[in-house]
Amino acid sequence: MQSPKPFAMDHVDFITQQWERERPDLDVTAMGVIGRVARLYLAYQRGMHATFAEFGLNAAKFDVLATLRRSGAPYTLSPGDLLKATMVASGTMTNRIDRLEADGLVKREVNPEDSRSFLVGLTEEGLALVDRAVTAHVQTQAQLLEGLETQEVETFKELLSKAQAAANS
Amino acid sequence: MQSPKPFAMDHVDFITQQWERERPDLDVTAMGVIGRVARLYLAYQRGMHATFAEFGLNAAKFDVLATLRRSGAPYTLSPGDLLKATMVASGTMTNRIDRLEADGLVKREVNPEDSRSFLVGLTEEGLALVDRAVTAHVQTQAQLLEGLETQEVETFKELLSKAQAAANS
DNA sequence: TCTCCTTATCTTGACATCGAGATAATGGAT
DNA sequence: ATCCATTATCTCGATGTCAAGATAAGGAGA
Repeated sequence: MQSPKPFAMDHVDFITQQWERERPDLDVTAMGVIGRVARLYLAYQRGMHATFAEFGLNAAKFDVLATLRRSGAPYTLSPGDLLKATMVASGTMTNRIDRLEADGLVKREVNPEDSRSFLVGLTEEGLALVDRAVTAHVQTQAQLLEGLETQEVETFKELLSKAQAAANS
Repeated sequence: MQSPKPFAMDHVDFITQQWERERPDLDVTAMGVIGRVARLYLAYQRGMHATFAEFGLNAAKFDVLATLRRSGAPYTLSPGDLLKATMVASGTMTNRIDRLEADGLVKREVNPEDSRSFLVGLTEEGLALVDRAVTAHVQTQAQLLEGLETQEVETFKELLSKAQAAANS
């Protein structure tokens, strides 16, 4: 390492350097950024997975329970509302509700205003579980960001928002 | 909205505000960051998916073909090497190789040095396809970052690296 | 050479997801 | 009242993934 300033090569650097050798005609600048977003997402997923498992949950189940919980009392939403909030396919949501119902964490209730639909509500156990799980979850998330300065976190959040806006245009 | 500076609320803001109302005891600062990383990752995935589909590929297939391509001539790696590079389970890689072989994009060749193993190599069509696909892919990636200044991209990349290091500690 | 531990890949079963089509209720227009 | 387009959810088949166990070859030591 002759570089004047210390440089630790990570996996994304390794990949972009391979491409630069094999395909020097390509500009892999964007790959360096997008690849890092992907890796970071996976690292966060791995970290949060363990917390979900402590409560017998996975990300999919937590997603539904948390959506119901933060919607506020009486903690009921239609499958359609849940679909919009979680961005999965309709068959996926049916399956998630089925499994959560089998676990006793949610129940399907009649919708007095529209009998095509019904309401998915947290059971007592579901409410208690998600309240404990989300408490642990935010702690895990805070640990995953430990080591970043407050100012860095703020800058990071702004750049993430800008990048999101750029990607959607 | 009395805020002195304009503030566009996005989906992650909506979620964190719901939690602040329902569970004011929780600090959701980290959720604001991790949630944005997750959303950005999904946005990038959606954007890149269309490019893969143009070539009859998906992210999984492209992942394997690109790993072989950037490894350099003769574009062969063992399933074990591919496993390490792509971080999926062994059964997943078997399945990916099977499908790429059915597509005629890779072929299994005997490994003269170890007959427990074999070598997965790009076919002529596989090499031609991945070279065209990766050219389009880096263009798509560049478009996804269009709108960010060069300096912002640099800062973003540094923060992503820092965040990755923080998450892994 | 035989044994046994290790390494490398495949097989299998469970599960999550998607997307297209099926089913059923709503609500406006005639 | 009836029709029909719309809305809401479920069903079903295909795919992709994982984890654990099975299969098979390598390699070290007696």
